[in-house]
Amino acid sequence: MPAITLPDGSVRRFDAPVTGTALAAEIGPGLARAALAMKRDGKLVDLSSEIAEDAAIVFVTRRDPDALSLIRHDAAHVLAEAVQELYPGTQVTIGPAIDTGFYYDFHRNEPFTPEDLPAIEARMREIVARNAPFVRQEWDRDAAIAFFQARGERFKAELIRDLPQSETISLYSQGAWLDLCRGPHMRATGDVGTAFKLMKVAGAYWRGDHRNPVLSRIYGTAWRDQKELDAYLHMLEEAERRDHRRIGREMDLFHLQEEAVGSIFWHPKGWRLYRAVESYIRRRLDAADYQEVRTPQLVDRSLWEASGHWDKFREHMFVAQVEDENKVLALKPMNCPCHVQIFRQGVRSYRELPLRMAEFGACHRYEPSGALHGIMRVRAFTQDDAHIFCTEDQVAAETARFVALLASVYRDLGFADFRVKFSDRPALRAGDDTVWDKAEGALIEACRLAGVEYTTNPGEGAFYGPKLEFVLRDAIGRDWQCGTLQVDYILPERLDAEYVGEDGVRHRPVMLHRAILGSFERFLGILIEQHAGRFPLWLAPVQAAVATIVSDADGYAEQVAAALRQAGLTVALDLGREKINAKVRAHSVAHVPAILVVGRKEAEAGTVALRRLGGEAQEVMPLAAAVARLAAEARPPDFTAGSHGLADHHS
RNA sequence: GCCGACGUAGCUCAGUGGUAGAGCAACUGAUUCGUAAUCAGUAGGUCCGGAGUUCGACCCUCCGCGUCGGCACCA
Repeated sequence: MPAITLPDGSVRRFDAPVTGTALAAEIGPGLARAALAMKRDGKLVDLSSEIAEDAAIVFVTRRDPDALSLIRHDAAHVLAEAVQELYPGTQVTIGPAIDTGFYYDFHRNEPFTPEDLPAIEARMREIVARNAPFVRQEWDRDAAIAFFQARGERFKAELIRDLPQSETISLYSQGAWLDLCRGPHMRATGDVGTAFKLMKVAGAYWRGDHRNPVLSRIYGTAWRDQKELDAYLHMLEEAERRDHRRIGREMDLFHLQEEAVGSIFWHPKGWRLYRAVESYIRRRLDAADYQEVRTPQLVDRSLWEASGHWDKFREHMFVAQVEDENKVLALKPMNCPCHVQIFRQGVRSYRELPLRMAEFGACHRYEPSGALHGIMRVRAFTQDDAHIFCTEDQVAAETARFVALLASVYRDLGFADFRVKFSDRPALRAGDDTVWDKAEGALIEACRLAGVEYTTNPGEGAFYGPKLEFVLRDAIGRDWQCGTLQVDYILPERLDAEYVGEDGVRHRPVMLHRAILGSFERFLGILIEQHAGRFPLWLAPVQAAVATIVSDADGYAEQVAAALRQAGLTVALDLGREKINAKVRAHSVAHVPAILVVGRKEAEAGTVALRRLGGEAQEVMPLAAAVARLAAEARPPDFTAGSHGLADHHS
């Protein structure tokens, strides 16, 4: 005898179980037409399912954001049906909804190619037009396994076999087509609508394991209506325009070439950007009581054996040998073992802790070729690395301190939003469980202290300790780990770091591995995409352009440029003979934040016409005023008004 | 590393089994002009590399390398 509470608070009572379909019909014909599914006590279920007990019901219509995942999941089923109609013998596996759409993984001897997509998409539209109802069936486990086995669907059979015994085995049919699926679905294939598009094909391992067969994955995107689809496609085009590889070329920041795969050739303008960020970080670290060091690039194998890296990561290390010596050296893949060597010089006292040792450490890692991506994932990179040697009691406070510093740096560089992930012990690890218990506990406690919200990544920690990862997002929505904080009880033990405590006895310090940017290369890639190349003045590689209208103003333009340079700005002087329109366009396209136009009037009056990138207005003002304004704006955000140190940042 | 696609001028891209093309950029000349492209001309190519098929290969085949999109990896 269900009593059903609706969103408006009203309650409807029924003498017998009632389906969502019937309930919607009773409320009104409009709702009956619009309802795609419903939420029963907050859980999304089929509209056709029966409500037998008291429940709160909310109907989901196309306007509801929840409709997106339903549309996408249903679209995946439609895709699978289309593929099996067109390519008999193809096996289905799984096909979930994702952030921007859906995909389906198929097993087929011939992988799909992009040329196959139009035909598949056309068939999908036919299936949507058929508007076949989704019908849920519950099956006996063995019968379901036998059914899929008999159809040659060995992946589906394996999936069912691995489902927990408690799980109900449900299948959904749409017309003649049938698939294992937990549900829920909408009413019929027609509810998918027409705002979808197949995007790309890709290879993917069965169950995400590289030892398994490669499946052929088809990605699609699906939205509630054409307007949303168009907006998404437009967003992708915009994102392509801000791709750091494109902007890097257009703004002449860097290049990559075959002879140095995974290493970057930084051009003068790109290096200026790099140095602006590096100088900024260096100042922030100085201010936060870090001590900068510099350690060797090539280090003997014995140190890597002692640290444990040789065992676990040898195949990812670049190894160097010389003919005369019987030694094996490795280019350092990370800085920590070297920092411990500095810590170990002399006898350390507890009074020195926490000791924060920083390095802009140039590291090399032999990354798998398929992982390389522009300047975001390279084989030669520089970390804004530091290791904090501290006592166990100091871990939480140091973590909180670090998170505050990181948040402030991210804010200054234009990243208000970032996400935090907590990764705990991996299967392959050093150290026993009591140590891991302690390390994980300390990190969790530190997060609580610092007020950091995080999601958990089970089993994703480093081999020597758990970690926090600070994740930023690129132009097309891919996540990249930038900052990190890792608690390490293992390395101090392995490399025998110790300090003398208040009690006069030797103790092991705890090491916190931490980075804010992560690698400069990756971070600059994200920074370029974040700003689409239109950097704030303090980061812009060329901060101002001085452009003349007539050649009579050349002499004055040189004075203007000199005055700007005197104030520490990087200036492009444009005395070319093109029209001012062409000059303004050229510097705008080059993303120069300030364009100072001078003609006869300005030369006579000692003024400049200042135009800001992206704006259409010009402001005529005395030269000194323009210089003062731009110089002030070019001051890095960590400089308070009247602060010294301009010499440092414009070097 | 795996699956797929791609690789032609500095950049963006056409192109055909029979002498390699455009726009922009560059360079030269003319133009002195008031805020997102002035006009004309010139130059520019190991068509990613290697092998093969062919009378003849930028094009077809094979092998490499690189890039791109995913997957896997990311101390």
